[in-house]
Order: sequence, then structure tokens, then C-alpha cells
Amino acid sequence: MSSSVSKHISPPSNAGVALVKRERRKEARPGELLDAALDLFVEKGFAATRSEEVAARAGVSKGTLFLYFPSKEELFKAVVRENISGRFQEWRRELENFEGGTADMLRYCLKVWWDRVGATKASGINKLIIGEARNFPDIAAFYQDEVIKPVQGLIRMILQRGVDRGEFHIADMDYALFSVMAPMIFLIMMKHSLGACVPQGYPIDPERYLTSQVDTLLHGLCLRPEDAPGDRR
Amino acid sequence: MSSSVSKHISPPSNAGVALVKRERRKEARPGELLDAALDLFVEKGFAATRSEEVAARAGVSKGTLFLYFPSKEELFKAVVRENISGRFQEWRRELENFEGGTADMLRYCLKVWWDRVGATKASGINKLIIGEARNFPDIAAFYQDEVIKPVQGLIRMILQRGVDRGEFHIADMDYALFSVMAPMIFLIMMKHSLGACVPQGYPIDPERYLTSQVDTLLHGLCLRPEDAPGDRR
Amino acid sequence: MSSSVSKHISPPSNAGVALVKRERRKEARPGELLDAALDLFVEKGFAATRSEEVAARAGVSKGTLFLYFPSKEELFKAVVRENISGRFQEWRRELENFEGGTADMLRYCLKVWWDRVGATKASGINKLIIGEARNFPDIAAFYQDEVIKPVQGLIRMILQRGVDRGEFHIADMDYALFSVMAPMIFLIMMKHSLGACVPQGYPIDPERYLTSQVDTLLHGLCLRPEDAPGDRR
Amino acid sequence: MSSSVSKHISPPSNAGVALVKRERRKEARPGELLDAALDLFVEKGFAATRSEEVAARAGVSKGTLFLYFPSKEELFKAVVRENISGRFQEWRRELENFEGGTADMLRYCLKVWWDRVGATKASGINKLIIGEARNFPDIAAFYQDEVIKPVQGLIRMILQRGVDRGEFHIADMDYALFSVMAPMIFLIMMKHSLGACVPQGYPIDPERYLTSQVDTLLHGLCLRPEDAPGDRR
DNA sequence: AATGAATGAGGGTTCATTCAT
DNA sequence: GATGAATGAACCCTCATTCAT
Repeated sequence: MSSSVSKHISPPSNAGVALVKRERRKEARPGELLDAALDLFVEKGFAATRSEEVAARAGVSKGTLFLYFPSKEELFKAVVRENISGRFQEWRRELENFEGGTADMLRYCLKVWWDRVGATKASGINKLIIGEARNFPDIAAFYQDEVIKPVQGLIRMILQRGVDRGEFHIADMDYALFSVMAPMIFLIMMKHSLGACVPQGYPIDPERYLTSQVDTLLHGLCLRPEDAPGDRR
Repeated sequence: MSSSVSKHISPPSNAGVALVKRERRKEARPGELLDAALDLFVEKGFAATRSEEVAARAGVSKGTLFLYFPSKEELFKAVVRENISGRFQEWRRELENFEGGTADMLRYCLKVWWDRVGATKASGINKLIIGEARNFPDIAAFYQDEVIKPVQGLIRMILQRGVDRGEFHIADMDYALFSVMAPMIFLIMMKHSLGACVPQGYPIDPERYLTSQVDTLLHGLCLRPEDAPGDRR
Repeated sequence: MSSSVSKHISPPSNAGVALVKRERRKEARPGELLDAALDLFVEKGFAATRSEEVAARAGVSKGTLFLYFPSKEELFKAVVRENISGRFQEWRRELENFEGGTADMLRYCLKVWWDRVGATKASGINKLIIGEARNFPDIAAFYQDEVIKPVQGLIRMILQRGVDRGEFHIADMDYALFSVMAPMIFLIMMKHSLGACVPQGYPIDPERYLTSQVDTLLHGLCLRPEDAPGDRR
Repeated sequence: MSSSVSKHISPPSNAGVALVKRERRKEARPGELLDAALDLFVEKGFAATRSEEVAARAGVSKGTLFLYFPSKEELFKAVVRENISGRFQEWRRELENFEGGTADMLRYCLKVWWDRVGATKASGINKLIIGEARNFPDIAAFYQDEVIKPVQGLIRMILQRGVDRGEFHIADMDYALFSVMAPMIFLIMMKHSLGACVPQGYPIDPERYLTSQVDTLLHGLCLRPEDAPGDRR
């Protein structure tokens, strides 16, 4: 066979590269599809995103999508799961070892969140969940368990540390949590929803925004402490 | 019409009642449709809501819906327009005439917002817009102009009053606004999205939540003012 | 190929076995595929059978199937051709040499049919053809020519022998043929269609069934010959 | 409105006709669709029949089909159910009241079956079931219960009457049943499968076929009773 | 005005077939 | 030869929209 000859004269590395290319593509496919799907789901919502569009953005044909995900709904669930990093352990360890004032710890916490989640595509999941939770109650429950609760645990840990070290005054821990989460939610809404629609582009500087929020959160707007309610001195 | 003749010979009271009922219903139709549409759009999003379902919930047939709104998209826009109260004028007047400390003014402002918007069905619009903004950029722009900006103006007015009267210390007015808006957004997300999915109902008391947020907002979490950044005395 | 070198240094017996195995498999491939295809076509019909399933049952990959058969339709035709034994010659010779009463000859004929066709997978072809004839008119015509007509010729020969030897009374030879064929068809339907669906297995014993049918065929249900129509003495 | 005028001058009967037409169509739709579906399923099988084709043959659009049947599979089941007349009661009563010899009774039975079932479109169901039973086990079970068993009961009743009145000699009742059913099955196969594929058209005269089969069934092919097995005198 | 039967474009999904490895 | 990832035409089914009544 002439092909056996050509095999011998063709550079082995070439064949190796071709093989690697093929295999790498196959392994990369699910990730590429999930990336494309995340973009589109965040942009248009689940129902308004067409399967073919996802495939096209990932550079494959419609049929290929269904080689990797049995249905659009499973694709959606996979997108959510994929973008919910189980990195809370690592994050928690970093924060547990934090040395310094708790105010700085809170600043650090939000900075890390922004760098690792907020600024990445994964933050779109949040907006996505808000739009689709009612249509995917099991995904919503999954998100509650895998994201909301761990994050709340982390924040609660920080706030409790502040209280324990005599740095913070917290009347109601359960609701104080929300004071930290609200700016995160707000920022994501800005990035992925309304903020993405104003023609002049993104009108908010996330880092400055978060800094500002944490300062307000820590010290409030009031100049005169005597306005404070309750037993604060 | 020959039918008007028959009306006259039927018992007047009977006919009158029927007529009034009918006419009232007829005039109420668009409102009933908008109400039904709001519920469903908020619950399931624009694309996942079926026109027929809207009609059914409003107690009319599919065809009737299209008698009042030329398309599903126009229905959507009408829902948004309808639920954006033009009552900012009234609200603004009330606040302009507010006498007393600005901290109380802020508390009052959020209380009024909750009573008139947050607690009503209209609050769903917010969640809806967040989910659909990218699909309806013109609606998003409209919402920016008609809702976001007026509300920001209102809040800015309050905060500026606090500064002018020496009550508030605000380093960055543009971002301080967001500190007031974030809890509103957060509460609406809880009410209409994730919070609506946890089976036991989300354990959040809106009034207590808002009170808590305003207190934190006003006085911060820190006990010792010396942690405060900048030129605060 | 460089791999052929490694073969030479590996133990010869080992390589020999592997080679033989491989080559035998290679030659067996089309047969294995046809077997698998017959099973599945009979079980589910042509359209509901997936090519990949056929390949999987034959232990090869989807692509290999198309190496041997250019299309699913050609596979179908090959399945039919393959399972239409050209053994009519042999069968005919056996019957031509049959000595003894024609009643026994008929019994023998059906017994041979059952042993060589009815009891084997090949019988499924009949059910398959019945289900698919309208979709494959050329196959149906082919089947008519290659199977129905030869079989009819065989049966006609037997019946004519009975008549010629004064054993049988046959008013209408063309339709008498069908009296012999109907039980064959019926048995195959039982085996491959409805009978395969009743959970406890269809309670029919083919040999007993055929014996019973032949007896009835030969002697009828009536006790009193005077009920017989026509010129029978 | 000019239309109100035309209403008054148009013949009332005309409006009535129009109304009736519309309503009649609506009520006729399911039947028209079932008819079309029966034709096509029998002709091409379940899988090879396209929904749109069924709709087109019924003179409606694709979507309309799904207004009446929730899926192609439900359509199939409805086709089967629709064409399995519960007229066994009536048939049974007729036969129970039959007076005369049981041989004639059997002839009458098959004649009635041909006229009311075999010659109608409903007979296609039989062929359809044979092709699709394995794909629709629940339909197969339903068919067993609703068709096979009642028909067997009817035939058994006739044969038993023959035995009781000393007219028939039946060694094995369970298998004698099949002797009567086999020609019915055979005829249907001819009509709807192979027989429908021979270009010169239907090569069998059903009435003559059935007469011939019943005669053979009753009296057998043998001239000399001494060939008979068993205790027959 | 109101109805709801009918439509048909659109989108999810399947699967025979191809082809680079 | 053998593989199985990729393709895309084809098909089922949905649902916004129309229109005769």
C-alpha cells in the first residue's frame, strides 16, 4: 500500500500532532459548549437561546451538541453545575487564616470574590439563576445548597469574628449577612442585566463600587453616633 | 342594532345590571390581561409564558388577548409601562415636604417604597426587567429613564439633604446611591426569584429586613469610629 | 508498517493465533452484521431499527457497518437475500424422491420446513417482509419470485401427486395451495409478532400445531361425508 | 356596519349551513384524521409515516393533527382502538341464534367477518399490529384482550356446537381454533401486504378463497377416510 | 366584541452517513 | 480495515397569530 510508505516518510511528530489535535478537541468540546451556552443563556435566558446557536458559537454543528448533552435542559443544568466552583473550601481556608482587622478581612473577602467570581463569566450564573429559578426549581435548590448557603456561612464567619473580637456591633446576624450579599447581587445585576444595556457601556467601576459599599457598610452614613438606635455607645 | 330593541323590552333592572357588568368587564379587560401577564412573566419569564395561559388566567380566550394587544411583545411592553407608576411626582412631593431628621426620612422613603411598590405585584417588574433586559434593550432603556433615574434622583435628593444639614458623611455620592438601592433589589430577588423556590418560603421579614439594612446603612457595623477611613472626625 | 516488525519479534504462535482470529473475524463480519440486522429488523421493523444498534450487536462500530453495506436500505436487502435459502433445489429433490403416501409426504414437507426454516432465525424474514413489503416493493417482488413462487410450486407438486395417485380430492388447486401456506404464515406470526408479546410466552407448540393442522387439512372437521359439497363419492 | 345588513338579507338557512359546516368539520376532524392515519400506518408502518402526511391526507395542516391527538403515538393507539369495533356482542348474538348445520354456521361466520371487517379498512389494523406489536407491547396486549380473545371465544363456541351436535370431530380444540383463524390472517396479509405489491393487483378472490378454505377445513383433502388417524370410523 | 379552530414557521432532537485518524 | 466524532437533513411537536363564525 502506498499509504504505508507515506507513513514512513511523514514526520512522526506530525501524526502525533494530528492525533493530539483530534483528541484535544474531543476533550475540549464539553467545555467549549458549556462556555458558549453560559454566554448565551446569560445574554438571552434559557428559553430564548436556541440550541443551534450554542453549537454555532462553540464552532460545531447542531447535532454535535447532543452528542455531549442529552437535551437543552441538561445542558442548562450542566452549565450551572460547571460554573459553581467547589472552591469554597480553599476560599474558606484563606479567610480562616486571615490575620488583621475584621474590617480589612471583609474588604479582602469581597476583593477575592470579585477577582475569582464576579469578574469572570461565572458571575453570569447568578443573573441566570435569578431569571430561571422559577422554571427550574431543582436547579434553584441545588444553587441554594451549593452556593448561597456556603457563601452565607463564610460571611457569617467573618461577621462573627468581628463581633467576637469586639470590632463589630451586629444586632441581627441573619440580616447582617444580607447587607454583605446585597452589593454582590447588585454588582452582578449591573454587569449582566441593566448595566449591559446602556449604550455607553459599563457605567460602574466594580472595585471602586465594592470599596465604597464596604466603607458604608462598616461606618454608615451618619456623622453623629447619637442617632444610632439601641444600646450603642 | 336590533339587539338594543330587545334590551328595552326585557326587565330594565336585569338588563341594566347585565349591561353595567358587561361594560365594566369590557373596560377592565386590558387591566385584567396586564395583571395576568405580569404574574406569568414574572413567574416564568417572557419566552416561557404562553399567550394562551395569559388569556386563560384573565378569563378570556386566546383571540381576545390579540384584540387588545397586537402581539406578545407589545403585551410585554404594556405590562412594563403599566407597572411603572408615574407616581414619582407625588412621592417626590411627599419627601420634599418631609420634616425631621434625614435618617428618618430615609427610613420613611424605604417604607413608602415597600408599601406602594415592593409589597405589591408591581415589584415583579424589577425581577422581570433584570431577566429580560438583554432581550428588550429598548424596554431596558425606557426603564432606565422612567424608573431607575427618577428613583436615583429621589435618593440623591435625600442623601444630599443629609449632607447639607450636616447629618451624613458621604464620600462618593454616585456610589452611595447604590447602597440604598442594593437592598431594594435584593429584597425583590428574594421575593420573586430564589426566595420563591425554597419550599418552606424564604424566612425573611421585609419590614424587619429594611429596618435592619437602613440601620446598618446609617451607622455601619464598626464599633470604633477610629477605623473609619478618610477625614471623619 | 513498523508494527509488522514488532510482530516478527513477538512469539510466532501468538501472532499466528491473533492473525488467524482476526482474519476469520474479518470474513465473518458481513454474516455477523446480517444476523444482527435480521434480529433487529424482525423485532422492531426497518425504520425503528438504528444502524448503530445493528453494529453494536454485531460487535463492531457504526462506521464498520457502512464499510460492508453502502446504506441501511442495502443492508435490509442483503438481509432478505441472505435469509432466502437457495435450498429449494435440495428440498425439491428430497420431495421428488419421497416414497409413500402423499399425506405423509405433506407431513414430512411441513416438518422439514419447520426444522430448516420455521424454527430458525430465517423465519423472521417472513414477518419482516409482511411488515415492510409496502415500503420495499422491489424486495416484495423479489420475495414473491424467489420464495413464494418456489414454495407454491413445491406444494403444488405434492398436492398434484396426491390427486394423480387418487389420494386427494382437490376442487381448486390454486386455492388449495393457500390452505397449506396459511398455517405456516400463522405460526410465524405467532412466533415473531403477537405471540412474542404476551408475557408468559405464547402457549403454542409448533410441532403439535403443525401436526394438528395437517390432520385437519387432510381429513376435515366433519364426521359425515354426506355434508361434503360437490361430486365427492 | 354593512355586515349587519347582509346578515339580515342573507337567508337564515345559509348562516345555519355555515355554522353547521364549521361544527360538522370540527366533529368530523378526529374521524378524518384517524382514517388518514389508518391508511398510512397500514401502508408504511408507524415509524415511516410522517405526521404531516397524515394531516395532509386528512386535508388539514400539521398543527391541526396535534390539536386532536397529543402525539403520534397516541394517534396510533387511537387508530387501533377506533378500528376495533366492540361489535362482538352483536356478532355473537347473531351466531347464538343461528339455526342450521354447524358447517353452514362456520361458512356464515367467515362471510360475516369478511363483509364487516375483512373487506373494510379496519382489516388493515391486523397487518399493522403484526408489524408493530413488538414496538407497542401495551397495544399488543390490548389487542389480545379486545380482539383475539373474543374472536377465539366465538369460534370456539361454533366448533363446540359442532362437536355437541355430533357434526364435528375435533381432537384438539385449542389448535382447531387456529385452523379457522389462519385463513383470516392469510387473507389480510394478502390484501395489505404482499398481495398489495404485485403490480397486476389483487390476485385472490376473497369470497372464493374463504369458501374454498372452509370446504377444505370441513372435509379435508383426503378421499379415503381410512387414512384418518385416531379413532375416526 | 369574543371565540377557538386552524395555521405554519420555528426549534429541539434523532440518526444515517461521512471522513479524519 | 476499523473507529467514532461530526454532520445536517428530516421529523416531531409547540405556540404566536389569524380569521371565519
